[in-house]
Amino acid sequence: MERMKAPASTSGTAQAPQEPRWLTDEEQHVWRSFMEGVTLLDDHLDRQLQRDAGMPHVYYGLLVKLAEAPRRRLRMTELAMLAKITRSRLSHAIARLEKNGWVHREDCPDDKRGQFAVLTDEGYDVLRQTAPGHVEAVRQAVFDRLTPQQQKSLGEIMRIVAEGLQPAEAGADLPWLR
Amino acid sequence: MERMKAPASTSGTAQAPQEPRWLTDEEQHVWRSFMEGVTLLDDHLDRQLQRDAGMPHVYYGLLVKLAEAPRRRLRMTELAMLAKITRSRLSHAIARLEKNGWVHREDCPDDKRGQFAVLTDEGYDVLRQTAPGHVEAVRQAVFDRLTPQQQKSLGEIMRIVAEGLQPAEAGADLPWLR
DNA sequence: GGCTCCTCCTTGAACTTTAAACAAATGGTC
DNA sequence: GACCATTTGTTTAAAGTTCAAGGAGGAGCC
Repeated sequence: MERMKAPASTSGTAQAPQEPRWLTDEEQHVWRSFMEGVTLLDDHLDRQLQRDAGMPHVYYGLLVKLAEAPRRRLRMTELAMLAKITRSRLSHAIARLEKNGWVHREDCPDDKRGQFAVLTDEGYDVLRQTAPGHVEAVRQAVFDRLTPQQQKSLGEIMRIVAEGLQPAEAGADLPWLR
Repeated sequence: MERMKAPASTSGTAQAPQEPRWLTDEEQHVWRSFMEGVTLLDDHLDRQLQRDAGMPHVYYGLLVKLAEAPRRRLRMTELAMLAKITRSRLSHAIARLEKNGWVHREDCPDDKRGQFAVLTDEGYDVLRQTAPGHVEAVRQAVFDRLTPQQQKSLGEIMRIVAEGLQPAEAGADLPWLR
């Protein structure tokens, strides 16, 4: 419903709502393709990783962030920000990954409130074993189908979108912007 | 983890796994921007609709599909396919929307197994009242930030991605492709 | 009719995510 | 030091999603 009958504009002078800026037909098509593609892709990758690695895509992404971090560890808040998820969600996720033995928590010496999420060797192994299959899935679904120019555009476009939704300040919780 | 140390290639003649086609640096940047943008956008719209319409984005999408359908009604399977979700998920979702009074089920006369999901007047009203705010959110997050050319590219690109992941045959359940 | 296979949709359990509330530690200010 | 606001991370419950299983109707075939 990106477009609908417009409400009669108030004849007064101080109307606030204004006429909604409905999407044009072209914009609607773009939006629907986008939502459709994202939905299908997300489900596809979730299924692929659930099957081959025993975890959803987001959890896999957490292990990746940890694997790339200095001592394969990150503070909870930092990991949450990198992965663009709330701290609450991260708490649950790490709890689950800990149960799998792929991550363990460690106290932060500097800040007694702090916790590090640390990638275990088992976690690293899971990543090493499942990464090839995952890249292949990403390639087949996305990169193999796009021209180099399209790949470049996609990157630029999504970077712009992401920037626009970035949290105002680091450290803030996710309900960033209102 | 779109890239990682490669396993030593087997020297035999019949190795299947092959060297994984890791992502190049550029591809990785594209992929990360994409995932980041999608995550932030999805969360943003979910929050916006949860706040203003009392339902997640997917549910809102279901009401939209119903509103556009001939007699504001669709068979469950068809709605599931249009929305790109499983029938199971749809069953739960419609149950919830029914509790809200925004949708109601109706038996299909032709096929006793069949059910129609029908948008109620209340459901339509919710849509009419919340659509302006939602379009505005979509505009601010996406269209206002992109040039017409970028909008066009985004549409083409995501249409290609979506097509590649489309279910083989209509009527099949979602675990389409394997 | 009886049989088999498929389709339509639902269900319940397990799992994940969200939202709100909270304890503990920190940091600045007086 | 005492105070108060902020930050960190967790917890609880409710909501949503997934997965596997299943009841019931339809469709083709004998």
